[in-house]
Amino acid sequence: MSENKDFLRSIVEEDLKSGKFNKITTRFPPEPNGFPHIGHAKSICINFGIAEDYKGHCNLRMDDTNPTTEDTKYVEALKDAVQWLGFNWEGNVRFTSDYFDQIHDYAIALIKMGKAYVDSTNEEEMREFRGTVTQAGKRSPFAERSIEENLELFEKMKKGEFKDGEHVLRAKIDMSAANMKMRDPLLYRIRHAHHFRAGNKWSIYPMYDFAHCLSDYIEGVSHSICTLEFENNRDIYNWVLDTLKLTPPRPYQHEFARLGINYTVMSKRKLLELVEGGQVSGWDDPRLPTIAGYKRRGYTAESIITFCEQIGIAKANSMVDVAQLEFCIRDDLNTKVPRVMCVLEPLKVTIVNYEGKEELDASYYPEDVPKEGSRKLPFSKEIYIERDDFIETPPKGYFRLTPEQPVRLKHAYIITCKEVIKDTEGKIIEIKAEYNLASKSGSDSSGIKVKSAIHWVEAKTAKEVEVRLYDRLFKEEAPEGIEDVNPDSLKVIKKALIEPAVINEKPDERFQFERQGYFYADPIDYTDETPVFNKTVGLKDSWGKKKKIPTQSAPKLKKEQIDGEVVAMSESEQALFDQYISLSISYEIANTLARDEKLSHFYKEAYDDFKVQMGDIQAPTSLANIVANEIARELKEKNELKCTPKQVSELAKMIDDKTISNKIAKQVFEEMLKSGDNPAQIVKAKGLIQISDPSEISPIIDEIIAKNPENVEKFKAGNTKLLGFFVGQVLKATGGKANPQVVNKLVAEKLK
RNA sequence: UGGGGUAUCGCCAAGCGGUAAGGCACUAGUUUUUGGUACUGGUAUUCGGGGGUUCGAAUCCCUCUACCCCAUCCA
Repeated sequence: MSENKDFLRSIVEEDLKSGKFNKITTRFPPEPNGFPHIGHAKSICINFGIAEDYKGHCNLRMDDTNPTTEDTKYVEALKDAVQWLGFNWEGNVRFTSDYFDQIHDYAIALIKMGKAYVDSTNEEEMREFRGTVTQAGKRSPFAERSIEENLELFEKMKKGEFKDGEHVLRAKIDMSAANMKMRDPLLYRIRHAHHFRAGNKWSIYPMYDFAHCLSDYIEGVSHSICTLEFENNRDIYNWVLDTLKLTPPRPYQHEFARLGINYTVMSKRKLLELVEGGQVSGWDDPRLPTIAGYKRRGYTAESIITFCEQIGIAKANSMVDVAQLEFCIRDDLNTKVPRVMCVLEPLKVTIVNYEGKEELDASYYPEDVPKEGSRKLPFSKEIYIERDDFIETPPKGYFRLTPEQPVRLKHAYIITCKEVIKDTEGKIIEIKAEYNLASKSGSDSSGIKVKSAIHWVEAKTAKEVEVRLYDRLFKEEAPEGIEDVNPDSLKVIKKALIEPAVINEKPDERFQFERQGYFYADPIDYTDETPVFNKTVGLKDSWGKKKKIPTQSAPKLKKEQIDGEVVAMSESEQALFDQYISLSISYEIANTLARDEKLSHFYKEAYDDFKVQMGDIQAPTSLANIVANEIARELKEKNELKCTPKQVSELAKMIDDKTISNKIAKQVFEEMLKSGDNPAQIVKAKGLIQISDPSEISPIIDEIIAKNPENVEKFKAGNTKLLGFFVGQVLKATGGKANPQVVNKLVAEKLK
């Protein structure tokens, strides 16, 4: 595994190390209501990948709590996707619906604890009662029902005695919670619907927030990994598991950013729209980012996994460039597939000085691909080349055939254009050319230099095939909807010409059509009468790129930042601020202290002590700095502090009387936080007295300089940033005790 | 607007107080019977902005800004 692991793996490793878990269990929990796409692939790679890496296991669980949208055909597609990617789930495929009984029992338990109630307000009213993001909600009057009544009502809900929507079961949490998700979330709703697995057994179904955490718990999941939009749901996740007081261990939820790719859409809703709207031919349309689509387009599972590894895992919403995906599939196929020749837009070439026919030996693989295999290539006086491999009046830098410029026919001879034949409209319909007998591939003695070799097929033996050229489905980088669909995303060439071996010998199902791209024999429409090939991805085309007018993008200016208003200080804050300033505390520090009640309070106590010890002569700037920086951090992270204001005052005193440096003070402070000991004790116990004597520091510097000749070199060459490196090394060597100012000075002198 | 997140190159992304990793894209060159591949080099004096702490800050503190998520009986 790479040393730079993602944040999820870091969490897993910490949990393993701390003993929070000694076995890792993850799960991939899709809802079977749509076809999996590459975003699912990312999740699959994460969940199954982490399980593999840490010798745990991963479950495949269908999160089937909504009978109205889910279907077994999606279950199959999901299973297929996981398998195709090469992962194995632990045991059988799991279903949330398998746990309905248990989940129901947990609901009863909550009711009995007085933590859940049956609410009978209608949907609209419930929405009103929920409040808004800025206003607290109010609790439904039904929340006051007795436990017995709740139990009875819930039982009746289960028995199907009510209509859809008449009642719901809700958790009793907090209608004024800042997190909207915690305003008495729904646990169960009535739904008289046929469930594709549970049949008609249930007329109530658990909501995601209730079912998911419990399913994770039931399966013994340790790390419940989901996407960012569930961050707010984590509070319910924890609430349910904690409130139920389940026997440990329990799972914990962690979120990562979902995958976005430009020029495509990833939401199930939009995908469904395309499929149902007929913009594409189905869930497996090769233009779709679905697993089925990539599969049919010719992508390999390996390439998709590599892609998922390359893009990383983080928490920042991001949009990955399709070029990255395309690189992965090209890179994978490059070393795997045979090269063959196929002419998409044929232009007839008659080689006037060639008579008869022959068969040429041609390797399927170029020199740099370590694979064996070859085929026979028929050759005669009538061939076809690609239409844009000939130009009568070529632009500068054109390497292919022109009236003046000969070209090699790949694996065959060099030809020279002798005559251009056009139809009445001026369109070129044929080239008359001459070949050079001595230029035969492999035994060229002609001495002719050509700028390039082009692909071709022999006219009589070539096979007609259908080729489907796919381009990005959307013309916009961040498409909104079907109005952004690229009208040219599919181009079908009905009569492309391919060399016969591809059809007769079928050496593979994926090919590189030389100079054009990678193609895949369509697994569904391909027949011997009409072979069909899908373009997986084009080759990189630096000529095609060059031809385009380089779009001169305006030099990017830095975005101007608007500074917002700072809230004015209250009167008391202002008074404190003024007082701090009078003690020569800097503006910023005074500002920080004055505005935070906890900090100003802490500071006051510390200063009272400081004043007693040092009198009014010493300005309390060190003290104020520590409180505004260090104490502020600690107060932010934890709510409790192990060190007292008096101790901090002592620490400041030691800095002021130069007993210790700021660097040491940080170490001491860390220790104070941990042990609660007095700073003087810590300094004494650890011998943290500052070393300022140059004669003591000097030899250490010499040693470090001797150990890092390259960096000395770089420094002397002008990389002055390395001063920090050397100072850091010296400080490290002395356990932070060396006086940094002195070290800085000495290092600078020695390196001169 | 309350809460929860996130900001490091054109796109991803490491980095956790001591030299700004890596991949894609871009670019220049070498090799090449694919304008492919491979190889070699070039691409952030700077980490959303501004302050502060420190000998030293992308990393710690304060503050501002921008973007994403949350008010489905969806997941």
